[in-house]
Amino acid sequence: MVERFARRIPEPTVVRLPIYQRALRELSAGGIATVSSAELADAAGVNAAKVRKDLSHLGTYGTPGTGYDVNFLLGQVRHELGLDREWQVVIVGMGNLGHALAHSQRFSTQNFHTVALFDVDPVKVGEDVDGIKICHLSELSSLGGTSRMIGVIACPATSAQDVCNRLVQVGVGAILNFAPAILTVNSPVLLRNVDFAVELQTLAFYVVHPEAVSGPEGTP
Amino acid sequence: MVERFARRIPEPTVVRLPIYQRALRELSAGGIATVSSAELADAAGVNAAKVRKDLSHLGTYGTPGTGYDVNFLLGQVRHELGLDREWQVVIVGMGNLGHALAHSQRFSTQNFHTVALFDVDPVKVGEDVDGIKICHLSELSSLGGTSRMIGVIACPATSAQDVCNRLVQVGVGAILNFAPAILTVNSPVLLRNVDFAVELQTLAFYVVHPEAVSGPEGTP
DNA sequence: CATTGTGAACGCCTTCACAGCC
DNA sequence: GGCTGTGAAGGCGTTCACAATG
Repeated sequence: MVERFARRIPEPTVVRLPIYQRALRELSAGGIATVSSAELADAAGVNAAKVRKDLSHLGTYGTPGTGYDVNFLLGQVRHELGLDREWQVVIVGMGNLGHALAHSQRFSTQNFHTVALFDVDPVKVGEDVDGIKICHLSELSSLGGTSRMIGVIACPATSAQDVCNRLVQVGVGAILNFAPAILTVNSPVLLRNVDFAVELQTLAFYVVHPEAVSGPEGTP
Repeated sequence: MVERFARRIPEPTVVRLPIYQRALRELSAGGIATVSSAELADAAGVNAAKVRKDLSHLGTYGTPGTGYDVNFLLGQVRHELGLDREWQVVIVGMGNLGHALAHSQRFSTQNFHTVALFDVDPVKVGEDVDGIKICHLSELSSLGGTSRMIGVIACPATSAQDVCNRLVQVGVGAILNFAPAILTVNSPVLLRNVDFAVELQTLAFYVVHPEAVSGPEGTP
């Protein structure tokens, strides 16, 4: 197989790949062998043109007149996302959110393995969560980080930058931040933010400004 | 005050407003009276041109040579986001995530009031969370919904669409979905999704494809 | 004949750069 | 002099529409 040279995949496409992946998994589990771009689009909540353009960035995997082979395409998408490799997840901050994440990761996607949990609260340290003991944050530095280790920040905003620095120090490849704070990382460590308050306030804006809503399937 | 006619605010700008709002709150709490676009940009993790363009969509609130009055701008942003009104939040699915959300909302932004919690688990029904009793999902329909009520879906993906339908039925103005599922709403109800698996897999993609990373402040 | 892959057109956000103002 | 507001330029993703294909 000839690996094409450095095809650039637009970020919006990258963000949709996990959604296609899930849709394809469901189709596959349902015994569906083939999908058209229109069907996949429907399952993913986008339009067909977008699906075809997105998938064309990965390669030429479709068959005109027929569609895409579900299992084959699923494999390609999973490979592109790196899901055919093992990933380690460490969570810092074991409040309710930390617990929720520790559970949900096992659910949503295999190949993401929670390997360590940290907190500063002496009451929580030592607690066993699905077979993993919560350690004190000070023990984080003794963890051997790799680029395929992802750090999850689920602590209060006030300590988020400190935790972030520690994770970078350890050598994680990426950080997923749930704390409502703008973090800075110098190194090549990747950072993504998930912010509940932002989502809630964004919804509030559109409720207050209904005329600003851009209908996905609005009347033209 | 003359309300300008239907200025359209781009969605990327809308999503940044909550971030500016938080940055401004912190500046205000720190006793800072004035900010330049460069300083606000720094606090929000974007560039100065974007801040100025974003704020110009709200109105002409800056003073050349000086910057923006922190408290005044904060008030304008909060008004635009509808944060000077009261919002009600109902959460369906009181696992760890539901609990985490029930807590975090009080923290991050005032004027969002959690008013009801629901679950189907008989063990959880009746439990008291910060003074609010968890009710059975079947009682959801007896709730009087308004457009300023936001429904939060924190239940498993399998029941997410059902819960979504019930929330629409009740008459909420918007829905924030944390379940890994593509939901459909017919009515003018707003919908936003937050998906941990998508975030994790997106990070994984960029770890596997470092050349695809678009550095925010990369070397030109 | 149904459906893909894609060049081209379109629209929109970002960035630039500077006139204007304090 | 410092900084805002904005028209213009540039870049990028989405959508269109159709030739190509099994």
